[in-house]
Amino acid sequence: MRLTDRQKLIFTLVIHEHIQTAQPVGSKTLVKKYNLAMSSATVRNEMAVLTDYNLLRQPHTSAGRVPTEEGYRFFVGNLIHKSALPTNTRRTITHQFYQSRQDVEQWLKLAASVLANQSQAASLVTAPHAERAIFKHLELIATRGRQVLMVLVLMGGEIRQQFITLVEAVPQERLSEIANQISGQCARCDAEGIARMRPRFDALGQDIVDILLAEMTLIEESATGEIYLDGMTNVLSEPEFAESDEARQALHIFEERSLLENLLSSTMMNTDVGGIQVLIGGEGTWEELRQCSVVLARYGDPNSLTGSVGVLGPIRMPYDRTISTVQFVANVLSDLVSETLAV
Amino acid sequence: MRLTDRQKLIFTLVIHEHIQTAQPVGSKTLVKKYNLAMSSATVRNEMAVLTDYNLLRQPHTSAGRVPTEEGYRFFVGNLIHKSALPTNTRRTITHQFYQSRQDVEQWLKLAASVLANQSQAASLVTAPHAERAIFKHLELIATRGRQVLMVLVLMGGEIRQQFITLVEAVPQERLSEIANQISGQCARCDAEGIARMRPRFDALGQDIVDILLAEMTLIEESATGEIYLDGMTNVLSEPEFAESDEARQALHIFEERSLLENLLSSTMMNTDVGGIQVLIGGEGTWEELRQCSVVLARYGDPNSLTGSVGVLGPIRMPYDRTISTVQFVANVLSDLVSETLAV
DNA sequence: TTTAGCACTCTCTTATGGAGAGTGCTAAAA
DNA sequence: TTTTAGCACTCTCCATAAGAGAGTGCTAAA
Repeated sequence: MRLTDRQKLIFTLVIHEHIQTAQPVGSKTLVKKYNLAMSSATVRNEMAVLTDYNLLRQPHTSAGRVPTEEGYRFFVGNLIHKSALPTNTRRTITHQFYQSRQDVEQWLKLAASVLANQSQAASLVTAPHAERAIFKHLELIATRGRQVLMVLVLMGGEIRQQFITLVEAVPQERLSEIANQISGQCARCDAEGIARMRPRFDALGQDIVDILLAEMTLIEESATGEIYLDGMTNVLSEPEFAESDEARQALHIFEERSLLENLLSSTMMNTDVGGIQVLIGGEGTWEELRQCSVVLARYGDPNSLTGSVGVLGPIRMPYDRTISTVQFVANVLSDLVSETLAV
Repeated sequence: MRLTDRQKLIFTLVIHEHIQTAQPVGSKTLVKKYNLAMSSATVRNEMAVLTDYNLLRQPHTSAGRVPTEEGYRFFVGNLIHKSALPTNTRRTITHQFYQSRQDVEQWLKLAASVLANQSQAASLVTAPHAERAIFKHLELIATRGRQVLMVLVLMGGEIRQQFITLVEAVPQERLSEIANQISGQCARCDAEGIARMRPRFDALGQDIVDILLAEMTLIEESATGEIYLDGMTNVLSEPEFAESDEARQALHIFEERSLLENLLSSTMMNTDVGGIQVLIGGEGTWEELRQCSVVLARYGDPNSLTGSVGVLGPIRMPYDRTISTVQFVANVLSDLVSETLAV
């Protein structure tokens, strides 16, 4: 599909106008509003062509034109001009990050909040997660009776805590001793390596190692760690979600952790760090997202920890701006992660 | 305000019917539907009285009656008969908890999920939080260069982790040594006690103690820990939130952490563990909740850790059932907390 | 190839007229 | 004194109709 420059112009303007007004765009309006040096009839003819190409669509015979999903895809793939975020916006965002507490969780929450505010849509951010869990440090803390708090630190700073129940009460000194042994001998090992070390420990130590291994397997199997969401109410202000049924369907995906993980992992597989993935209207796969678009980026260090950041909004979304914002936030997070967390 | 038995009956039925249908309730319908042994005219007269009492309201002159907020309050305060949750529902819920991973975070998420499903409304659960932060254990883990991961464990199992940057790189052995010293000498101390111990440590140790103190103060100042939310999309299915503006207003409070904390802390001050607080229509204080009711309970052990569980839904809410559910979940959490976390 | 003109189409808004549900009041019945 | 039947009245909701407005496709002229 090859468009003339004039067709590109008209198509871009239709998208632009429709994103602003949420209404079908007519030929006359377009000519008047953008002072086009051609008549509405010409625009009409070109629109007819674009409609043939399935880039535009008429809600009904005598209405203006609306971009199709395919149209949006074509726009994002071919016509969009990536505008960098304004310098002062960039500065404000960066500032907020370096201002905040130096804590991964804070950063991720902040990233979600920034994305939600900048894009006026819903945002999602996953915690950085290593593809392979590499053990770093273990801590055992007696709480009461046979209850022990196990804190597991992975290379890269992922932390998991869990209460475990031993067969009998064990004094803190003994627990510390075991934890130190394991920490010392298994540092930088993956699950396999730890399994090999298992025989070196005494009975209690082996029990602990078993729990540790189970936990590490669990971590490796989960595609993503914690997910931070924000700005869900933003999408409620969009006219396409005025009827709460539509809104419920769209927001439902945010409450179904498994759906969300699916979406993230399946799109992340195709995206490198630094890359951007744009899902428009569910792409035929995600029934719940039929009315939505998702812009996702991957951040972190591909050799150690990566996570995703993204925005979910209506299909009628200012893609250029959203993409720049998502990309920028991803970069900021990448920097922060590699500065503080990298292996 | 003293009601005759017949007035109580009619009032209760109006509430019951309105909760089911979301429509104004007329005298004729009421007589027919509930086979009342009186004529619609009698019901009409009683309704007029109840309207005088400001328990009922007419949306317009010739419409049926709708409970006022005051009416709901009167109902919850005086007429409600607390029905225990059905045995098998209770069993199902308990089962889910003991089935799940033995982990506070899991329990809280599960609690939120159970509440949301059972009440078909939005739910909120706060992590158990001690009024006074009592130090238990400190861990320092070298990551890279001057970056150190600090893991702070409080009595009761609250865990905070934070990256800190030291003035110079310090080997892990030295870090462990300091952490052990502090853990050993400051165990069971509050912030004040730790401050008194500060001179005992060397320069590096004192730096760490300062960071530790800052963190503990922060924890003590925050009214509540993590907040888990669920079921937000449930409220979107209620007819009163069909227009997304209303829904946005209601859900907004869930995204403004500070609002939520305010709400929780100010209501929790008036509630003992085991008690229930019902906020109807924002009670004049919470503008955002004008269309909503909130049922909150406190769980945990008043001497150590407490948290809140609650449900947010439309004012037209089946209070009896919601209250039982919230209370039951609060009890389950109390049990779990006192079994595993108590000081 | 572009444009002016025109007939036509479809939605959206507004007005109109019941149908339906419910009320309050009055006077009769219990 | 309390309850009830009856009745006039009120207000919403819904379907129908008419007109305005915006836009289209087509044709013929520029």
